[in-house]
Amino acid sequence: MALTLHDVALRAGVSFKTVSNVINGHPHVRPATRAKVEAAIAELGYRPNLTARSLRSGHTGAITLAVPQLRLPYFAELADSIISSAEELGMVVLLEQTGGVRERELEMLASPRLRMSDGLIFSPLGMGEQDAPRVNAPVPLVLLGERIFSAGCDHVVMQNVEGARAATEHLLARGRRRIAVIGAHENEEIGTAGLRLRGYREALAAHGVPYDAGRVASMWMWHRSNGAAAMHQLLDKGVEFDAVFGFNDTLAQGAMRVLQDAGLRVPQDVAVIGFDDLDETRYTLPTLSTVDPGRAEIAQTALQLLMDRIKGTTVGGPRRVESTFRLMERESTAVSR
Amino acid sequence: MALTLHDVALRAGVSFKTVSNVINGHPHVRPATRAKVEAAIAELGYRPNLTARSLRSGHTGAITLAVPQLRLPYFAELADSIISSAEELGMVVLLEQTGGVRERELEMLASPRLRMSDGLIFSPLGMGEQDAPRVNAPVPLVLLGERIFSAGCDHVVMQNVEGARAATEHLLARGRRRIAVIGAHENEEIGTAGLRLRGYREALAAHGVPYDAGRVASMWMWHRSNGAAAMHQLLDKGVEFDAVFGFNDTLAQGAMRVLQDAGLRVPQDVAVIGFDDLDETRYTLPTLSTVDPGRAEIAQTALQLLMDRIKGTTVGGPRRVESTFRLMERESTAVSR
DNA sequence: TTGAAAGCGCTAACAC
DNA sequence: GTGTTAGCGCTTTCAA
Repeated sequence: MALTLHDVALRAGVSFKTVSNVINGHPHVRPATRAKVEAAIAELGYRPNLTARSLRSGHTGAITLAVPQLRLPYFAELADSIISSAEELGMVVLLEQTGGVRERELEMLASPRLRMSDGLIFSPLGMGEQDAPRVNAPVPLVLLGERIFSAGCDHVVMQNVEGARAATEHLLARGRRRIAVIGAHENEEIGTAGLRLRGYREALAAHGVPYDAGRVASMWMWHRSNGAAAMHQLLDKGVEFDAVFGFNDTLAQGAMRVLQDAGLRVPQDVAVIGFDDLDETRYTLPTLSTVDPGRAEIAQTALQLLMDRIKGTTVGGPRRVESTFRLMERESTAVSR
Repeated sequence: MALTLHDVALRAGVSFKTVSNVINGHPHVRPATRAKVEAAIAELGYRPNLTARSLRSGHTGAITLAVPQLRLPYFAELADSIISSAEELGMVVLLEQTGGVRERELEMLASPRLRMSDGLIFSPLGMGEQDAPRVNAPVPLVLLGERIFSAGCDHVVMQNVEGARAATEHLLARGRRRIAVIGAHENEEIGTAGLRLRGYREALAAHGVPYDAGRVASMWMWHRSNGAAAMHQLLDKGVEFDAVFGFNDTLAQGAMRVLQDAGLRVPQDVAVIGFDDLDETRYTLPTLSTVDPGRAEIAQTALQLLMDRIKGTTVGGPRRVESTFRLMERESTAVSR
C-alpha cells in the first residue's frame, strides 16, 4: 500500500496536517519543523495521492484534448504543441481520438471521463452546426475550428477562407487558371473544408475565372491515401487542370505522387499547393507550397483561453480568436506559365 | 455544483446505495427499482464523479503513455495505435512528452502524476542501462525498446538487429557495397541506434564487406532535418557511398532530399532505405524502402502486458516480447548495380 | 433486496 | 505555528 500523509507525520513526529502544510508550501511553518517533515518525506519516498487531492480540491491538473486521429500529422503536431504548452503550465494532457465520427464526438462530450480533467480542447470533425445544443460538456471547453459556430463557448479558428484565397491567388498569379481542388466536403458551409472551398471560389471570382464543380474532388478524410484516390478520380474522368489545391498537406502529397506517376511534372505541368505547413512539406520532391495556419499560436491560444475559464478569471461571454496565416512558397508552385 | 448519488437517490426515492448498485450493474436489484433509478439518472443528467470513484476503488481507468515527441511521426502513429487499443479496453490515455531528455524521463518516472493512472507505457530515449535502478515507477510499467535491459519490468522490443541486418542485406543484394549510415548514437550498444548499427555491421561482416566508420553519421535526434544535416556532412566530407541506410524513415527522407538536391539519383546512384514503415514512405518520390517493425503489434502487446500487471493476473517475473519485422521493398532500392 | 456506516487520502476551516 | 475536525463522492462491508 502506498504511503499517506499519516505515515510521514508519524515518522516526522508531527500531525498530518503539518505535513500537508509543508507539501503545499503553506507559509506559517517553522523552518525546523519544515526540515523535519521534508526529511521524513525524502526518507520514506512519499508521493502525494493526486486522486485524493483532486477529489478534495475539485480540480485535477489535467486537461483533455480530443482530436480525430493522431496519425493525421496535423493533429500530431498540434497535440505536440498543446502538450508542451500544457506542461509549462503544470498541466497534463488526456488524449482522446474521436476518429472524426459524429457519434463518438457526441459521446465524448457527454462522457463522465471528461471530469477526470479540468477542461477540454476539442477539435470536432463529424459534428456540425445542428449539434450546437449538445455542445455541453461538464467542464470548460474550447472549440478548435468553425464547425459549430453557435455553441456558447470559446473558439480558436484559423483563417481558412483567407488562407485558401491566398493559396488560390498564388496559383492564379502563376498563370494557372484551371485549378483542381481536393478534399471538399459536399454541402458543407462552415467546416474547414467548406470555408477553404469558399476562399477558393472567392479568389476565382475576384479574378474573373469561372468556377467549375467538375474540378472539385470530395474526400471526407484527409489522409495521403485519400489525396491519391482523389487524384486518380480526376485523372480517370479526364478533368483538365494545371494546378491542384489540396485542402491539407497530406492530401496534396498523395495527389502529387499520383501526378508524377501519371507522367505529369510538378510544377511545370501542374502546380500543387497544400495547407498546414507540416514539417514534411520541406522535404518532398518538389517541396510543397502550403499555408501555415499558425499552429503553435493556435495551441497556445486555445490553452490560454481554457486556463482562463478553468481558473474562472472573469472573461465574459464566448470569445473567438483567429490565428494569423502565412503563405509558404516552395518548389511545387515555383513555375509560371 | 455537479449532481451526486444523493441527488439521484432523492429523486428516485431510494437510498443512495441503491443508486450505486444500479450504476455498477449489481445483480440483486428489483427491476422496478432499477427502472425508477435509471429514470432519475436520465432526467437529472447525472454523471458519476470518476475522481471519487478512483479514490475509493484504487484504480483510475487511465494509463500513461510517455514518448519523446509526438511530432516524430513514429511516435504519433504509435500513440494513435495505443490510444485506439486502450479505448477498446475502456481505458483512457494520458500522454506525456519527455523530449527524449534523460532528466525529464527520470522526473516523469518519479512524478506523483503517474498515480493519476493505473500504469505506464514508457519509451525511453535519454536514459540508459545505468539508470536501471531508477526505473521504479509507483505503478506497473511496460518498457518499449531495449535501452534498459536489466530493469525488472516487462519489455516490448522490436527486432532491431535483425531488421537492420535485413535492410543492409537488401542493399548488399542490390550490389551496393559502400553503404552509409545515418542516425548512429556514439558509444551506444543497446539503444535502438546501437542495435541497428550492430545489425548493419553483422550484415557487412557476413558478406565480407569491411566496416568503415567514416560512412557512419551520428545524429542524436531523428527528425527529417537531422537526416538532411547528416547527409550534408557526408557529402561535404567527400565520403563515397552508393547506398544510405537511415535509422528511421524521417532521417532517410531528409537524406534523400539532400541527395536529390546534390544531383544524385535515387536509387540509380544511391539506394536509400529507412526503418519504421511510416505512411509517408508510400508517397515520397521515390517511395522509400523500409522495415516495418510491427508497430500495431507492439502497441497491442504493450497494452496487453500492462493490463495483465494492472489486473494483477499472476504473470510471474519480467516478460520480454519481440515483435516481428518485415522488409518493405519500394522504389528507393529498386535498382541493382 | 435494500439501507446504514465507514473510510479511501487529502484540503479547508477553525480551534488551540 | 500546529492540531483537530469535517467532509469531497464514491464503493465496500455488514446489518436489516
